[in-house]
Amino acid sequence: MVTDNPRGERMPTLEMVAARAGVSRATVSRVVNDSPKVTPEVVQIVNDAIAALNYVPNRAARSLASRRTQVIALVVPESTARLFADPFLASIVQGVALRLSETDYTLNMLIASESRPEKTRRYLMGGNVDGAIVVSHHRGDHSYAHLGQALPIVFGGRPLNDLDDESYFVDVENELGAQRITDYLIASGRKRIATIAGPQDMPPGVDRLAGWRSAMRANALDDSLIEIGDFSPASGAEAMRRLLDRGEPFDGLFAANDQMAAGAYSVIHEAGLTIPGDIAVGGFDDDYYAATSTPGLTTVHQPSSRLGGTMAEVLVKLIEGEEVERVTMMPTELVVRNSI
Amino acid sequence: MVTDNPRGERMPTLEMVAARAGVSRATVSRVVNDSPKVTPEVVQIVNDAIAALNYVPNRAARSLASRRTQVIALVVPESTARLFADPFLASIVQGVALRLSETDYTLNMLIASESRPEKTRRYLMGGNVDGAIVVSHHRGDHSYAHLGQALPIVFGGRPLNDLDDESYFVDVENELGAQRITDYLIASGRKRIATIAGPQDMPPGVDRLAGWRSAMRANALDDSLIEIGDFSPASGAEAMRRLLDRGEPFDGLFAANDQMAAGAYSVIHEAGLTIPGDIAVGGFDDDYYAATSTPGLTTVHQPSSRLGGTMAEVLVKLIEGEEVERVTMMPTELVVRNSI
DNA sequence: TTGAAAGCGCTAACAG
DNA sequence: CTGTTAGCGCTTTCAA
Repeated sequence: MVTDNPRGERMPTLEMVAARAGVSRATVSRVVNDSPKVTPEVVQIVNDAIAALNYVPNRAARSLASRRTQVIALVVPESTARLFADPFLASIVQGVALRLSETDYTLNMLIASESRPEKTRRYLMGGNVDGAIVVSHHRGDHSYAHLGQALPIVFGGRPLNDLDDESYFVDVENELGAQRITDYLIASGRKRIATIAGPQDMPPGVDRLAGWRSAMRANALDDSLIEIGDFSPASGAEAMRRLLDRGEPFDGLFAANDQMAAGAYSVIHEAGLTIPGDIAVGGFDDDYYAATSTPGLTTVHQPSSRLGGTMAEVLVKLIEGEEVERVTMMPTELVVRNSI
Repeated sequence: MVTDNPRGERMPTLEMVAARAGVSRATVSRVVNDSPKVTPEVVQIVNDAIAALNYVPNRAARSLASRRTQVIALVVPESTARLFADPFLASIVQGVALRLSETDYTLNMLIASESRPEKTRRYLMGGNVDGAIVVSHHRGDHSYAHLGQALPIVFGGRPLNDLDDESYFVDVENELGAQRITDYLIASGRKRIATIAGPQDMPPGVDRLAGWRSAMRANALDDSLIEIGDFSPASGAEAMRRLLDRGEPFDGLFAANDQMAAGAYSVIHEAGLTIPGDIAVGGFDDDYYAATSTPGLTTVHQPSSRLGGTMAEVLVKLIEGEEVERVTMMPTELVVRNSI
């Protein structure tokens, strides 16, 4: 007895197409897979039959026979996923999905439970996917790096530990971007510029601070006004308070991301100071907040959606055996609004 | 000749487990699928063999044989996906993914190209998934409704056209939420309350306006101060300007979403008015902006992540043949900050 | 309770 | 260029 699918319907099979077209199943398979060695007329006949029957190849069967799944996993660590709708992450996912929708690959989004890491590991290694994209919120977490030998993997962001030179990753030019906006602050005439840096155990935190510092030093300006936050608005606010409490006057601020800039904004306003009059503020990310704040935040645009798209692209090449650079850097762009 | 997988490795098969455990493949299959009729000892032996070999069942083979895929599609219309990192959508996706990660279903996220709708349709109907979740940014777009007869589908948001009483959907209590925050504005002593409504061709736009209106009428207040926006910050700013230009004074405002409230904020500030001193402002969504704005926006919390989780839950029940209500409403919650 | 056997729908040598 | 022939790894009757 043949079991029908859950909806009780039979789907047309390749065999039925073959029968209708009067050719062998192999030929139909060739047509479906765009094999070059099939006569145009036959292609035509087969395609007609396919259209008539409304035939759709069965992925499972295809995958079983070809030993390829045409599935790409997008791995998001649970802690990352729980972050309250992180816009950066969302854009990346969007970029991956959009790019992949143009290919024959299917996107399998999976949340990596941190309490049961083997579950994810097994899934990835169980032959269920052709490759994986791993994104972890800014963390440079390459804990899946060791799987890279067995499965093509592309990471978002450079690894935290630079010794890891085996994994493929796509990153943003954090340092250069930070340097550029700091230069812009300087060009606007500011001389005393503070920074609210990100966590120093996250690559973007480190790199953006480095960018600020190198711009300051290149212009022989004091680079001691540093406070650290954790990329959250609240931490930005606190860092801003500490900065003001130092009692050393300053007229410029570079926040390592827009959310911290948002926190700083509120403290600056509370203190009765104006932006950019008293303090010019620069951010990083160009997220949702940057555009809606008052005054609009001058910031560094991070191509998060393109970042996702590029990760997808790199992975597909990797899967298909093409040559790819281990490191792909995405350029940033200065977005001038009204805060500097 | 046998072709190996892309990485050139052989994965352990059920057959190998059977051999090692000294039982038949059928028995191993039963153990893997928790069949009740297997002797505990045998289960033990088989599980040991599975562990020893690090066996992971092959999804494709399983799906081919059982005619079930264990895959759920999350369909996002392209136009929705392109929205600049919509935080609402992101939370929903997150909720779906988190909920599904606890089940044996796998999440297949797919962008529905609007230029080639058949591609998505064929994919869904091609036996590639066991069910689908369709989210479209606020639109109540049930254009896949007709597929509902052939494939279990759950929609996010009620349909635009109420005649559609065949599809399953999960929605938020928009009207009640709007009514509640309007009541709160009234309770704060405001008498002249305007609203910036959402598009009247989107269910949430309609429902939130209705909620505002019913609260106003119940309190015998004038409900004529209405301007329409499109849920974007810019449209909120424009609507606010039109409201001010009317010359009719008002001391309260309900914006149908936080983004429009954000736009209104900037116009209010530009006009030299204070919040909540001159105008108290209420929003809807409790998105990222609401928490970071100055003053913090009092708004209606939308359980977007739980919404996603619930959609996943409903779909799984539907797939597994359990009874489910066609309509599931999620409650909202008033979040009090400093704008009222 | 367990095993044997027959596919699920497709791809991929190999022949012709 | 096309057809024949084996499977891919698993589930599922049916018999034992």
